Amino acid sequence: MTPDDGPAVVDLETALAGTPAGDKEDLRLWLRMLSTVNLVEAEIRRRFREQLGTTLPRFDLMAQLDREPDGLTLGEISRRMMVSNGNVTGLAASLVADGWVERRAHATDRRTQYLTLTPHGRFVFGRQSAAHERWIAELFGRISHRDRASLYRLLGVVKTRVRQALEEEFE
Amino acid sequence: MTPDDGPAVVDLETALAGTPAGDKEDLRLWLRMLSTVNLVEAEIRRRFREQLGTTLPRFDLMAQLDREPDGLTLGEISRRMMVSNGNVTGLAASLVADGWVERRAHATDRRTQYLTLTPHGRFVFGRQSAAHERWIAELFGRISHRDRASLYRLLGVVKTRVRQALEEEFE
DNA sequence: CTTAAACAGTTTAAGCTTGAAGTATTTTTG
DNA sequence: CAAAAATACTTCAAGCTTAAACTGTTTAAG
Repeated sequence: MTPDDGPAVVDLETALAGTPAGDKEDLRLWLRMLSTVNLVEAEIRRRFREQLGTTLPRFDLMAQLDREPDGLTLGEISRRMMVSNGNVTGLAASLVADGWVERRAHATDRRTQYLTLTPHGRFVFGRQSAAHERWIAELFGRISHRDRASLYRLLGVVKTRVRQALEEEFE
Repeated sequence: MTPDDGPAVVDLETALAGTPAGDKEDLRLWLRMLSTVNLVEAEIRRRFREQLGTTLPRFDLMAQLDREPDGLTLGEISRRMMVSNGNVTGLAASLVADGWVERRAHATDRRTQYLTLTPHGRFVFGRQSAAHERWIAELFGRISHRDRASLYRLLGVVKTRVRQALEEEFE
């Protein structure tokens, strides 16, 4: 990765090579984003497995349920987690097998079922959640308040822009 | 997600609840980072599959080989991609099966083998690489040069901090 | 030299994830 | 009301990924 060359050079490259300005910089940004997230994610996954006997996706599902004491349907969980229905089916089965999650029938719609945390699941999730927050703080904690706030804002900008680009794709 | 409350409030919370300052903000930052990357990555994976008949990890492996015309050992690829040896074994097998990658014996060490792109693999990778760069530019391209540069720098800060934290874990 | 250790790569079992196809149920439409 | 469409969920095949155990080869130690 070469350092940022600045706009003047980029424009010169554009004129000479016909490459739209910023493509290479966008790529560099993306690769750095990806590798940073992968670095953190790999460590978090490792700790979930070794220290808590669970996995990140199972934790994510339980986090959804923890926020909704009345329970959620599999479909709603699928939408909120942005994963496929089949994925939720499998994760739910493994959590039910562990006694951390329960299935409950819908009152009138026999296709639908609600998932809720069991009391034990709620207790276990509390500990997992606290550990998770501690881990992230440990890994990120030496970032200044100012940098953290800027980064948070800029990621918001990126997310919005990406969503726009994805919407335009279907027009 | 609530808006940032600022340092004063955070310190007050710390005093009252015993939670180290910034834990919650770190968590929010991490979740935003993760969801942003997942959003982009899912789209890129989809396009690799639908438009190019390959996958992101296969592309990543070929990108390593494209940079090293003399070839790389499986172990070196594993280190550079930061994935397990067994993973590289499988990806390499599928790329060899497609005729995009070749295995070559080491001159003296019979344990070792080099991987290189075949001529056809090099051609195919060129097109894939151009498409990939275009896609990222399309998704990221409306971000201002200024924001892009800030984000790149801040991610560098995070990456450095995370690496430091991971090193300290083993002391 | 011989043995032990290190190294390169493979295999395996387990879990995650997806898209596509399939089942059962409910809702909509004519 | 009957047929068609939509919905909720499950199953399946395929691919990615890992950790751990394993094979074969080379290097280091004694």
